[in-house]
Amino acid sequence: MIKAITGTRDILPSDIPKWNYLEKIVSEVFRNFNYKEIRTPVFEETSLFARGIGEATDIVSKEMYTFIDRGGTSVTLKPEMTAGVVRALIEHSLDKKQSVNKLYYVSPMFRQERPQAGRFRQFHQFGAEALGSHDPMLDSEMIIMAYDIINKLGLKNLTVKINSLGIPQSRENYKSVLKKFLEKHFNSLSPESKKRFDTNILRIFDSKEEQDQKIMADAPLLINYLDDESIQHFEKVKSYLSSAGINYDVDPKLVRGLDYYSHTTFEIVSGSVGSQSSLCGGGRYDMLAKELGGGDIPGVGFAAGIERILLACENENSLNLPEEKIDLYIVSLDKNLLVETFKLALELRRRGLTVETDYLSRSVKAKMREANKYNAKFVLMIGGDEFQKGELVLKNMSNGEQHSIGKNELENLVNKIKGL
RNA sequence: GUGACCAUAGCUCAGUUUGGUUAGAGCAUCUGGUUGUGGCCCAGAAGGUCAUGGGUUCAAGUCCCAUUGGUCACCCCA
Repeated sequence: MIKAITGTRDILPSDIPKWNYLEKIVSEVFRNFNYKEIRTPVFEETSLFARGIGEATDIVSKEMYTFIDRGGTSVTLKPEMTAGVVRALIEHSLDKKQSVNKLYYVSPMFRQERPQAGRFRQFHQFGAEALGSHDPMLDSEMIIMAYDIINKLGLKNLTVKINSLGIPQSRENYKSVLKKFLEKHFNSLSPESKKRFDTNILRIFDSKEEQDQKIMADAPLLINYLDDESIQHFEKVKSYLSSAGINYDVDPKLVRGLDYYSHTTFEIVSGSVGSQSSLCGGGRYDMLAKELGGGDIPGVGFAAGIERILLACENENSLNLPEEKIDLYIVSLDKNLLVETFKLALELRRRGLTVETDYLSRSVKAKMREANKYNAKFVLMIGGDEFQKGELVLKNMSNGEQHSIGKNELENLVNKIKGL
């Protein structure tokens, strides 16, 4: 039997209602904040991600789905959306048509990691990017939108974590301070962290190794080495969040794995999922557009994992989805009336009702059982004496009452059901 | 990429410890419980090469090995 590729899943009809529900909330919230949807290709030239995300990052160095196409071009299935959105913005000069571009997306992403709870190789994110302004109001807006969406899905048990990485210069200054500090403890670091000492020293803060955490507890913090401008920016972000009534934890150790971040970084973490508890992450990336050959266009954005959010919703049982119902099930009482049944179903469907009927020539009892299984609001029976008199039998499935109606009363019936 | 655990019906699982007739249950599916009527209930049916391949044994769903797949965790991230 051929099965879905490791780390990919089918979203079956029974899963769709919760996806639709989430997507509806996502588009509503983004519309309220006046973000416009953008859709970029599923694959891009590999160099876009290598340059945009950073060669040294885990995503680029070991997680990308990269292949050579028949034209000899190295292409990669998108592992995240920001690089593609910024590429599209530059390519179509959106920044010149409008000074601030506020964009959102919902899209599959691809990373070749070992699957586990809340992690897949094809997964889905929604997210937003605001380009063209340094205003800390936008940093806050990102966190608030993400929080509002997650909140509207009924999730509790959330923590908003924020940090500032400052501007590149202050970060470089800090790195040399941190390097000096860690040199003294180098031999006590875990093997992984020894590697990170050279590749990405800030990430040692993320280590879960006890020996590393012990050392880092006393390490100098970036937040104490920020320049005045970065501090100002961070303070404004925090005050906007407070004014929005959002509780947050400043986590000086929140370093994220993408190279392009500067100033604000944030995450929303859930206590209701497994080990992969980060529902959403983002930050400011003022240097990225330039890095990709565009103008000096500052940006800030976030991405949220749909599978992870839905997993949290299931674990908290937070979604109150309405029962799936159909409007009408048509039961034919007479094998000779199949064409009439077909036409009746068609007419009612074209008038806007959700109508089902039997395709297996089953008994009336079996048809009624199926009508019940579909949660039909009404059953319309066609055949017998009533049909001879030009009438149909209408049964209300919630109270069991039934009566005859004339064929010319269908318009009333449609309006009545639509009005329910 | 590393590690641990798991694999019996469409789904959830008994049965494996202590090997022994035709491998069970619940749910789901289908049919029926008198002419043309659902839910609840009742009766019945269908559905399994016990993941695959090898080994031990008189005998393997059960013990051993390998392979494949899955789950969870690490790394890292949504």
